[in-house]
Amino acid sequence: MEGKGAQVNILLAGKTHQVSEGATGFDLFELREVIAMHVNGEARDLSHVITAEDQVEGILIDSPAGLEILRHSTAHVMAQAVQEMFPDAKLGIGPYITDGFYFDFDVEEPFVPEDLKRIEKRMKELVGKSQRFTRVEVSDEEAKSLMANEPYKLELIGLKSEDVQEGSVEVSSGGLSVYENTNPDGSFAWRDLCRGPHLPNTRQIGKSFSLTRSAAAYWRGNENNKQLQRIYGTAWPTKEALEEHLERIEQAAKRDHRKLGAELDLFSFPEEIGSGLAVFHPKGGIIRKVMEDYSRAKHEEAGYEFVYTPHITKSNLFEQSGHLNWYSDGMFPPMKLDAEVGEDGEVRKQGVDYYLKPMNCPFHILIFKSRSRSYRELPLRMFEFGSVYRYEKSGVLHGLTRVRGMTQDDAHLFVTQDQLQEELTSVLKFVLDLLRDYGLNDFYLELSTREEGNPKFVGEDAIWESATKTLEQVAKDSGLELVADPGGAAFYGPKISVQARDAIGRTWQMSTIQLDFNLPDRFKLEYVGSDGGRHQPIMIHRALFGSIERFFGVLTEHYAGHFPPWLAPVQAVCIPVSDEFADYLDSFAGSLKTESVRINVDHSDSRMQKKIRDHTLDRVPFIILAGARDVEAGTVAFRFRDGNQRNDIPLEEAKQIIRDAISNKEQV
RNA sequence: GCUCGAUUAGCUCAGUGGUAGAGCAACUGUUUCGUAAACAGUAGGUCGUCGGUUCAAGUCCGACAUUGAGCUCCA
Repeated sequence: MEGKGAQVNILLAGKTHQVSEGATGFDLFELREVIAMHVNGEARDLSHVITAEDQVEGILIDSPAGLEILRHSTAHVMAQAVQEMFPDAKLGIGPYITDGFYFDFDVEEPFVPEDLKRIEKRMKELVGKSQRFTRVEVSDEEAKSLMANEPYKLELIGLKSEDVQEGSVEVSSGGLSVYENTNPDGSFAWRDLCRGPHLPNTRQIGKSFSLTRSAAAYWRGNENNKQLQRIYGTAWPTKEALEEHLERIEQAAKRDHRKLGAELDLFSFPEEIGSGLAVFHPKGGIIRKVMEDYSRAKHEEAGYEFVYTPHITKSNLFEQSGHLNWYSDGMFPPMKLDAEVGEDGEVRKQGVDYYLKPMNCPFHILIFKSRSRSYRELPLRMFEFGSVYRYEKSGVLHGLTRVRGMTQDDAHLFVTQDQLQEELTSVLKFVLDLLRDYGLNDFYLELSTREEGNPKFVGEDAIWESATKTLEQVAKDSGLELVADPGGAAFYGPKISVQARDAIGRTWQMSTIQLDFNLPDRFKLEYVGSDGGRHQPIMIHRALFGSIERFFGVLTEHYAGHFPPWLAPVQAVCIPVSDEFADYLDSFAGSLKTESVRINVDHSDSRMQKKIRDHTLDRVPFIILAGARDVEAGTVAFRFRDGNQRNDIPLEEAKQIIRDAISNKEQV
């Protein structure tokens, strides 16, 4: 770093360095893996000129920031390839995303899989050409003239950053910039409006990328806009990293609850019944029953009262609750009853509309209202496994996690203002403890609050403020990570939702604890206070599983079908080494059956090895074998799902191992 | 709801306009076996539904249903 001219001091990776005036990242970093740099916290190209007192850190290609740049640059190369091969394609946006990137194009004909292969091939050629990414800072006018043939880019230039969503890769709050790809001979290859930064050279993209799928996407995410054709891809610094990524996807596909649901005979969606309406088969039924039984027992302990309400109601109820105003799109259309119309078209008898319920709250409210309530009854906690039906749009249905008919483990809590904090604290603890019992133990909380000044949110400012503060306090006290979700509240109140991470790190919204300032008002709920006056209770909506169906699907994927013994449909299968030892196992299994252990003996005439294979594929937690040796010694042998064995276990000890695993909710 | 794709035996899949196939599962026999697939045989299908093109349709076209990926939505 000796130089001509003046020297300036900079802070490189925290240490003071002297560099020549006008030095760039290329002068600072010799490592090939450094592909960009942070300058005073901002990601910059290596070609960026450093000035005095700058704080500079290199960005490695396999760091989170480096991967984003790699993927974004790969997206540029893809767009270049697409525009070469489809000259009429107009550019949408092309950002990096988790594990990859996409780019949107306005084209006459949607892309087909063969197109993707051809584009990928052309991309590899472009990577081999060693094109340089060159940043050009431009004025609005220059940008408009450079992007004159790109109507969507012109729209973005017009918008600038104020209206563009956060994380935009096209425009930033500063000036505009354009990135040009130039060939080694200096000739121009391609350009895009882009804030950068980029890799120095396309060669650094390497070969470890892949185009994965194409799909339509609305321009700027608005369904009233035109649909553009989006191509998704994934990109990694090394071949190994790409292969690991593909392996992760394969593993995730193997534990897909829809696949496991069929393989393990848990549930199905018969076409005859209709989209999004599941039936649970006997084996899925056992799991569900155990889940429900345990939940009921816990609710009983925690002071909940059990209520039951019907699945349909006259329209009046949902008119009063307001659902028909703001939720009718999500409701099945009404059943029209009792109307009588004469042949002349004259209405002789006014009919009544009945609706399937999309929510349980109004029903519970009617129970609250069935008589006058005293403050002494509060908090009043009503619990129900309530089946609700929602007319979800056909395109959003997804296995058990997005259905049209579901059962919520729904509770509504009616509390006084004074009780709110304590009740919320205990509800959150209750929810987390129960989720842990089901084997989920990696959580974070999301606090959804109101957007200031948006008129859609009902209720007095003071109530919102104090309730939000209370929720936040409760969330903080839990000690869990708390993520803010400003503007994400329902119009009727703020909420905490529990996000759980499953065994392979995906997050699922599970429980919600939601305050409601709207329904108590609409239904004029009141209780008599100690002062003899009438007061309005605060209402808390609370679901723990979200829906049983959804929770079932999440648990299936979390365990990859290897349910712990307490949940497993079949807890143990006994396999005699040959038929003559079946009686011995019958008596072993028989005594556990009297204790309600779900155990049976495989009497089929398959070979022992075949039986082991079948029950292993069925993910039975305990496989128990016995042959001549065991009969003689009064023992059995365990074979576990992972192939491990424990041989020569005395009968009583074997029984205790099984009992303990079930009652302690252990995984085996 | 929108875009693109898929739908053949219980399951996984082959079948590119001319006589519907395989493996597994099921069933029947034989086999009785010490830790992930014994052997043989039998049965099983209006090729999602309806309509069209054609001498002829699982195959080409259209609508609908179901489903997959993505978008939008998810109070």
